[in-house]
Amino acid sequence: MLTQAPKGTQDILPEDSYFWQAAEQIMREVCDLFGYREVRTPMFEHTELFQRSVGDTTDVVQKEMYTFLDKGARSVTLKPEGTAGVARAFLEGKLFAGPLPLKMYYVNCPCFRYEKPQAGRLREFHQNGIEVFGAKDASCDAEVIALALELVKRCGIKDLCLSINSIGCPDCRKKYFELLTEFLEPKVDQLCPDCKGRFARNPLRILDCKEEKCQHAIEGAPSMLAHLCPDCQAHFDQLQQYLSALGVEYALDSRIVRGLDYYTKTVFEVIARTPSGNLTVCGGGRYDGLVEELGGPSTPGIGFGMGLERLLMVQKAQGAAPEVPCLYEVFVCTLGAQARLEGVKLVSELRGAGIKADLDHAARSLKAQFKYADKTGAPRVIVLADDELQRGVVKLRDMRESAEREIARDELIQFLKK
RNA sequence: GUGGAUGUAGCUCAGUUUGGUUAGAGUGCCAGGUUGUGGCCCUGGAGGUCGUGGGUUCGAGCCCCAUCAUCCACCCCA
Repeated sequence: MLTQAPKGTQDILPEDSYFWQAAEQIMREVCDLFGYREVRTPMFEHTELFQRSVGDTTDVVQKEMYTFLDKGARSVTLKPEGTAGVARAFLEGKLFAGPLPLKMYYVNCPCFRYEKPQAGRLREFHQNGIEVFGAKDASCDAEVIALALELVKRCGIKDLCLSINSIGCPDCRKKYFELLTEFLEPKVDQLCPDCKGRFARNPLRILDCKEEKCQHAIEGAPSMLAHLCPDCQAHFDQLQQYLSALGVEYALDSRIVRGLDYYTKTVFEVIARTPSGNLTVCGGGRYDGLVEELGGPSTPGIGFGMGLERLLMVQKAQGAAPEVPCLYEVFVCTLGAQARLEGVKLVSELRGAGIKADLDHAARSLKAQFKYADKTGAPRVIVLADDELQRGVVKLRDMRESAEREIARDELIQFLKK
């Protein structure tokens, strides 16, 4: 128990941390290129924020939140997703008064959901994400999607599939709900127990149900896409034109619903195919009503979240993980007390010159020092003993070529730098 | 939250059928073979409360119960 991380959490050990850093680096580079700046928000928020934004009836809010009372009897919640906190910060920081659109990104943001863990689904997970406020045009939807794809591609991931859908605005959704409800009403008895509940709360979800009898019941049901209001329809058409202009391939998938209430119009997923199955690495959409819902001025918004654990899983499964740089460029092996003293000085000089270097701190034999150097992948090893010390030289061994040469101590750093 | 599978050395796994002395292998780790040199080879060493707790039994890694964890499928989503 004591030596076991809590259920659904994970350590990122030194052997893996490089992959995370690489993904974070790519996120920063691409976002910078697209004109986004970083935002950092608290790991927990007032519970009410998520109830209002994500939505009271969603699974996330109803049964998956880490909610507790702090010592001041305030109900706070570890954030289950990234958008709500950023929207709150946008309002609290009065950023709506600045130039819009405002484009923001966040990196390695910890999120928490109390779920039964399995591969690619943890209780603490991490997201990279972006949010744009004040851009209503579909060109922004296309840019956000293109950015997501660019990120995933730069992480070396192949076999990608982009699915898009429009779930309309509250107006057309309300009308569609009525149509769907009317259609399903006579068939409620045929639905699975889950869907009987969904019928009252959110009939859209029934479309996703895998139960055979529900699939049968929804045959011939009206589709959302066929009942968008003129404005939403135009927006969706434009999005597709922009995507085509950008050369982005996409598939329409009316089953993408997104389980968070704030979504409007465009919703999308980036799915990666792997030998062990398909995985959604990125999901997002437009949320034109969110800022207003939280008490701010009517401001359109759009964004996505990208699951880092999933991204790295796919990267690994596809053999696309980046090559990890060697720990040391030079490892110094010494023999004897005097040489060791000199070795410590040498390592310090090497580091001062920006060369990654170290020497044996375990007081081991020369042979063991070499073994260790080899295991760390050091391409070069320096040997320093009394003999070299007296002659003012070091031996420099190229571990890959298994070739060794002597170099004057004074010229070593200059030699290594070129 | 529902259903199923699995927990033995750092890692991958034998051993459980049919309970029986001191629980094994490969790999990894440490050391020696070479008191000045890595990889290959040889030798040796360390490392296990057999997930945890209880029960049955003269005796449990093996049988029974509970519990925890992991994995898979749902649900949901990143």
